[in-house]
Amino acid sequence: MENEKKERYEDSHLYKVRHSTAHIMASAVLERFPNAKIAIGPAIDTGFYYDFDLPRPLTPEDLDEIEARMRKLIKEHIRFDKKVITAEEGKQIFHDQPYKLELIEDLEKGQFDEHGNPVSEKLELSTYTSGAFTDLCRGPHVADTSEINPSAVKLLNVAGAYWRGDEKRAMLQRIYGTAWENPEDLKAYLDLLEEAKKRDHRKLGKELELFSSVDEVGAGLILWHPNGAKIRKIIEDYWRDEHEKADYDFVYTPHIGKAQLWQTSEHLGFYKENMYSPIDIEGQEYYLKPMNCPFHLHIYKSKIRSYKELPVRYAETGTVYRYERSGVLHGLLRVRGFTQDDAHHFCSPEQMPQEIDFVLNFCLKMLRAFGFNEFTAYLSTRPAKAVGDPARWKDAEAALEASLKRAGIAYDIDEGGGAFYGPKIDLKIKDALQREWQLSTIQFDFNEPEKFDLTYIGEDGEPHRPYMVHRALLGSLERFFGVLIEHYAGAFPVWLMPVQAMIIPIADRHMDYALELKKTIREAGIHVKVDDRSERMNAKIRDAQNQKIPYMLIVGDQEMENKQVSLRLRNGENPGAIELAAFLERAHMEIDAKI
RNA sequence: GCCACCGUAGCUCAGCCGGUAGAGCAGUCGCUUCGUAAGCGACGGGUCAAGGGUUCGAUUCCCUUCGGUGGCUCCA
Repeated sequence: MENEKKERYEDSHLYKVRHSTAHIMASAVLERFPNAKIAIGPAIDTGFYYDFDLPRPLTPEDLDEIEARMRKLIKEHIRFDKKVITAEEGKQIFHDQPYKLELIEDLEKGQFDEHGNPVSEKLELSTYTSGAFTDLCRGPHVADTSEINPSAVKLLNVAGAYWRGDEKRAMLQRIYGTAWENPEDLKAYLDLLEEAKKRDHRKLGKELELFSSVDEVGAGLILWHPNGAKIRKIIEDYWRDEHEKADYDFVYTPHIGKAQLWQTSEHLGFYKENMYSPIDIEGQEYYLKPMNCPFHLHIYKSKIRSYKELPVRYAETGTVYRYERSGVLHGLLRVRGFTQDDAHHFCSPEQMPQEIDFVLNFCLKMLRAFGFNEFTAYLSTRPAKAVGDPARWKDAEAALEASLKRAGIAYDIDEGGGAFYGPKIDLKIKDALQREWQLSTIQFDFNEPEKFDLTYIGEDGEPHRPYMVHRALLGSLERFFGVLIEHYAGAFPVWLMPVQAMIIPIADRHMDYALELKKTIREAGIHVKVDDRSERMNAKIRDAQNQKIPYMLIVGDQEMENKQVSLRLRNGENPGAIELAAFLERAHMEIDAKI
């Protein structure tokens, strides 16, 4: 893998095309709004954007017109000319562009790049001129617009964006667009967006009656309907079985705790902006829990611990409440109340490497069981503001990294991205559409064992401070379910389906046979229903198909006579009449194989 | 929270420039008993998100609140 060096996206031709198209867009916007103030306009993973300060909000019609102007410009084969300039020259050129002036000043100081990220060395200033448009830019760009295919460019939407991502600064209008090498690639991308829309878990959640959230209950609070709840139960049952086998102990803890608890854990110091206002109970302040750990720590603390009982592993599907700004809420993926598949490990320093290995592999096993097979990881290290002995941080970081290497997972290091209390590994999975989602997190915690004064008695008879690992594998059941819905487009593997088989009697006279079958099939442990409505078979098939039920068992005169069922699958395949025993065997095989 | 857009029956949506609403599906009730993706008919269902304002009159215009969508920021 190391010797096949993949071309970095930033070095690719497509990157230049997109970046250049962003400039062309800015040029077109300036034609339409000569007084527009321009901010920044980079290429991004799937296209590009440019931020503008405009006299009025953009409409969809504006986008159409800007796009038309862009095509016209592209066809003019405009050259991109680079010129290295001094800061003084830059200030001349952009004297009426306040955002550019600010960039130049920062670049001059040599402290920030165009995104406001700190840089170590002083950067050279340059401009790129394309036709009437000149932008402060370090490039690179295409030589001229003949390299851009006007039929492979499309503007997508307008959104608000703060100047430099800072909510205290001006709100700009960002136009998102996409550009590709050819119209076929553009179409493939637009089709992908279309497919993603079809799989949207909010849409499928409604259609398959999985979950909802309603105004009267509150934003970001999820109601799990019977179908969704059934799937959740299957997930939780599997999760519990696996944890049982892996020597976890299960605990249950309350939803609220006294202010003092959160004071000790430092949540009120470091996490308060994510916590809800306190509840007054007989003059004492209580807070809804944003995390489960302080409770687990208290269970650990309930008696003297010997090194012999380590590692201690406490697991709980614990429901936590975190304040999220209304604008960030999103279906199941971002909510205000959610259930973590949480656990805390307490171990000795010597046990730490094997404990990390264990939890990482356990995590991968769990995710694979649900059909996720591609992972990437981030190792987040010590931030500037951190608690705990730096030497222990180094140990912990090394342990995490070694474990990632042993597990053979590709990872990036997020320098300084750890939590204040410890370094962590965040695992991302790739779904069927190759989109990445962060689910799992494995975190060291140097803070709480200290704050809660956790100890164990070592071989030497002296008290020692245990290491603590905090982990969630599926992350939260809500988010996990949302990702699962989109991954499978609602057609979950059989083992997860709330209804695995639907018996479809053709006429009323087949009802008794259908009910008899149902009994036998249910006794065989399969979730089965009979469609006993006075509908035509075709209608019943259609409805079952739309519910994505894996097995449709059609029974009429022939089946009744031969003691068979006619099997139809949700992909439209039609294996036809088989013995009931053969069906049960097939179903059990597929359920056990989790396919 | 901020910017833009949106909020009409359970669902998907129509309703031009102000004169208090309509379709398909779903539901209920009949009829139909049917071989691999929607049988026919009848009926019921909306304080047009909520509150306030302008107006003789507001679903339609204005304001506020709540909720949603796309982003910004943040995160499981």
